[in-house]
Amino acid sequence: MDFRKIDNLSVDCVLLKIENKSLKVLLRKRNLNLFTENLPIVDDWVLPGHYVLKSNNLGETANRVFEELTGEKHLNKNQFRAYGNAARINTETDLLWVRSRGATTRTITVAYYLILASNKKLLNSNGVEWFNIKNLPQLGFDHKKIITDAFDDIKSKINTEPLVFNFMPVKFTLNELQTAFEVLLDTELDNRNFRKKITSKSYIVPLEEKRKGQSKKPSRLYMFSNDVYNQIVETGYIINI
Amino acid sequence: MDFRKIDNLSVDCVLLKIENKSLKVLLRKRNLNLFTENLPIVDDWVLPGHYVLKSNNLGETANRVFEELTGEKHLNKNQFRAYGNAARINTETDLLWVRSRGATTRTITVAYYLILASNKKLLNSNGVEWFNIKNLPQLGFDHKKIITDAFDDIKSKINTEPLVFNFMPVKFTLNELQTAFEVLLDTELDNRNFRKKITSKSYIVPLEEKRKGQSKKPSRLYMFSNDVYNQIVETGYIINI
DNA sequence: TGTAAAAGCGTAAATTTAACGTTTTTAATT
DNA sequence: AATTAAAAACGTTAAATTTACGCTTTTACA
Repeated sequence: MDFRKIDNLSVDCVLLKIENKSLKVLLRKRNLNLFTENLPIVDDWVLPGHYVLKSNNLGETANRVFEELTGEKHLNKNQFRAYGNAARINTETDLLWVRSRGATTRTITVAYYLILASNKKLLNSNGVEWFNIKNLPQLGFDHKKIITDAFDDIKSKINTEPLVFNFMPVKFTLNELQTAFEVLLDTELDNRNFRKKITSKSYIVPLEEKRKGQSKKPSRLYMFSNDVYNQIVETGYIINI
Repeated sequence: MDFRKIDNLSVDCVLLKIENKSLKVLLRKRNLNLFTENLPIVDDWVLPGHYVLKSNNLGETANRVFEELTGEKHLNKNQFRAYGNAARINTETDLLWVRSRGATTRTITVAYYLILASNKKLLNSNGVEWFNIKNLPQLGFDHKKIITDAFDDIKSKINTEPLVFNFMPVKFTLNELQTAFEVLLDTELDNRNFRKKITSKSYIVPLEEKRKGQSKKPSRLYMFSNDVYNQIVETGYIINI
């Protein structure tokens, strides 16, 4: 195992969840205090990430980031794009930061996103914070673009892959699922039609269990069956452009 | 302009087209003849690609590859994945090849695909050849995986983005379009229903022009209007999972 | 001149979507 | 203990779309 960093290759991670009817991204506080004169002080937010170690794969590096934050292994991450423009790191702040890490100013980063269930708690919240994706703070590097690209990727897949269910706890209500769609697609959906459509799917399985106390009338819980989904999906695949 | 290579970063390009009712990929012959004993001779196929130069962006590098082959600038390429596993380059052949190029054995490659219209001729066909994607020759590195990933990406987008039209000449017949869908989705489509669906789209514009001689009855030509498409598409975006 | 085959037009049943109204069940309030 | 409000759930109907077909037209070619 070679623990040296590849000094021009990093992995950045977009963690996402839905909370209070909005989509949230996890960001890490970046600060660098230099007590010498004139130098700008770095004080903004970036995506959590790591440089890739000589004997780590890209996916392993992403796993490391995700595990440190969530405490879980084998997460269902998604690589969606690489960023490697020559001038990607060009503000004084970013240059300072990169040099302080002993890395190259031409760094290629491979970006992954991970969708968390809304009831998921972080293992380690030191220096990180959830932000509404519609109201991001000052971000370093090209991380704003990376977040936008992650979101776009999710939106483009939401209708053809069972991605939404990653935002759900194992057992969820139909209204929670509806909210997820509404947040992601940024529309309102008719509740009655939504239910009809969803309950017609064999892979969304109603449970006997109900959830009481959270709303007026107790709501039935459902779960997503990946097994059933994989049997079914092959079919519905005809032109729709 | 710094013309030195970044010795662990390359761009690989998947060029695709439809010909004779099948999907073709462009590959480059890779051979290395060493006249010293025992060393294996490299003799297989790889995707066209380039190392990234110090002052080139990733996209610029891809453009360079595409331009060299097609003679055209400003092509509508698509970045779809990065490959950077530590053991990505591990066969004797691949190691030999990489060393002969003066590059690192841990090379990260960012992959792009470009869809060509079926009537498009290459500018430069030296050492390259089109292969049916269902019948690929011996491939170097992880290029088989890269091709599969490119194809999967296209399939996943074919229903939500106007990708098919890139496979078409500017003016095309409905049957050509149908063939493209059939090849990409690997199904047969009912011609009468297909026509009905397609001709109902305002962005697929019928022309006065007809093409004679290629089939029995002359066929009407259509074109895809990107302008109209961009006006329309925003709507049809409701749950479909 | 006849014929084969791609190109094209048309219809009817089945399914899905869209747009609504109504009822049930609990938590909170009086 | 009765009342009320709101989420949860069930139901109906018209419109639109899809599916599964039958049939006609126009040319190239023998």
